[in-house]
Amino acid sequence: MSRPCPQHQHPHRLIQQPLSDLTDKLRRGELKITAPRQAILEVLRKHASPLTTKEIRRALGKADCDLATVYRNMHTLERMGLVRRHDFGDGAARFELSPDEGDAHHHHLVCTRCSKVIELDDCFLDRFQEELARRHGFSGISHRMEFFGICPTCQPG
Amino acid sequence: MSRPCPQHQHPHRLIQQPLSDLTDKLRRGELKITAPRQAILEVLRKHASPLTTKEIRRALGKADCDLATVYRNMHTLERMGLVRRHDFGDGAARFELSPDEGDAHHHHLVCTRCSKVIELDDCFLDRFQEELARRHGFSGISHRMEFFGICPTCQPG
DNA sequence: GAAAGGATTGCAAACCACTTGCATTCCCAC
DNA sequence: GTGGGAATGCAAGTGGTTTGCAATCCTTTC
Repeated sequence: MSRPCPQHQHPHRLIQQPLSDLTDKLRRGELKITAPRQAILEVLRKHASPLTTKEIRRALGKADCDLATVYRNMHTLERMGLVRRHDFGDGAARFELSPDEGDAHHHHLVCTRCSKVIELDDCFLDRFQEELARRHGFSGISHRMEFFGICPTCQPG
Repeated sequence: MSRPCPQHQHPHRLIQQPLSDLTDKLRRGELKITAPRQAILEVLRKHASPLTTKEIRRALGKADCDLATVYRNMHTLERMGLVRRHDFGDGAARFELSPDEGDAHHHHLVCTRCSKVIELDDCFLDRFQEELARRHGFSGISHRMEFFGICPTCQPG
C-alpha cells in the first residue's frame, strides 16, 4: 500500500519565502511544487555545505520520503539548476543550491579525518578561467576546486 | 581453485626502470613488489589521464588479475602516495601517480561532451594553499582543481 | 632444504550508492 | 466527476567497491 508524504496533501501551504531562482522556477510552474521538492530545497538552504541524499533524507525528518523519490527529485532539481558534486572523495554525490543562485561562487576546505567543511568566500579563478578558455578554444567553461587537509581538532598532539 | 597471476612467479624480473618515488619505495622494501602492483604502476605511468580500476584491469592485458586484487592494491598503493580521485562526476574512482612524484603538479581541462582531457602544466595554488592552512589551522593540506567546458571539436556550428 | 608464519591472491558473496519497473496515488484540465 | 500525465512508494536490479575465506606465495628460521 503506498502512502503519500504526510505534507503532500496541501503542498502550496508550504511556500514561505523565496529560496533562490529555483524556487521562482517552481512558482512560475516550470517545475511542479511537491512537498518533497519544497522540503528538499528548504533543507539545502538551511545547510551551508553540500549534502548527500541520505543526509537530505534524514534532514527531511517528518517529511520523510522514499530514498528513490529523493534521488529522482535530485535529478529533476538538477535540471533546474541544483548543483550535483562528486568531488568530496567518498563516492557519494552531494548537492547544493547553485552558486549562481543567490550567494557568490565559493569553494571548500575539507578535513580528511572528520569531514568538517569550511566554506571559502570568494573565487579568484574566473579571470584565469577565461584565459584558459581562450587558449584552448573551450566554451561554457566552469571549474571545481577543493582543498583538503587535517583540521586543528583532528591534528595529533 | 585459485591461481596466481601469470607473471607472479618471478616478480623481480619485471623491474625495468624507475617510475617514481613509489617504485623506489617498492624497491626499498617498504612495500612488497608483486607483479600486479608493478604492472599497475606501469599502466599508470603510460597513461596521461587518471584511470578507473576497470580501465587499469583492461590495460593489464595478459597480466590480468582479479578485480578485487586490483582494488586492494589501489588501496595499498594509495597509502604509498598514489592519488585516488572521485571528482570526474560518474561515481567511479580514478587513479594517477602522485603529482609530487616525478612530474610537476598539474590539473585538467575536461570536455563535458567527449570527455577529452587536456593537462594543464603548472599550478599557482601552492602559495594560496599555504595561506589557507595558516588561516584555518589546517595541516597536510592539498587540493584538487578541475576545469570543465566544451572543446573546439564538440562546439556546435 | 623443509617447516612456519605472514602477506597476497582468487573467488564468491556482501555492501552501498544509485536507478528502474510497476502499480498506486495525486493533481490539474476539461 | 472523469481522464491522463506526473509523482510516489516499494521492491528488485545495476555497478562500483569491499570483505571473508581458503589456497598460494614468499621470506625467515632452523
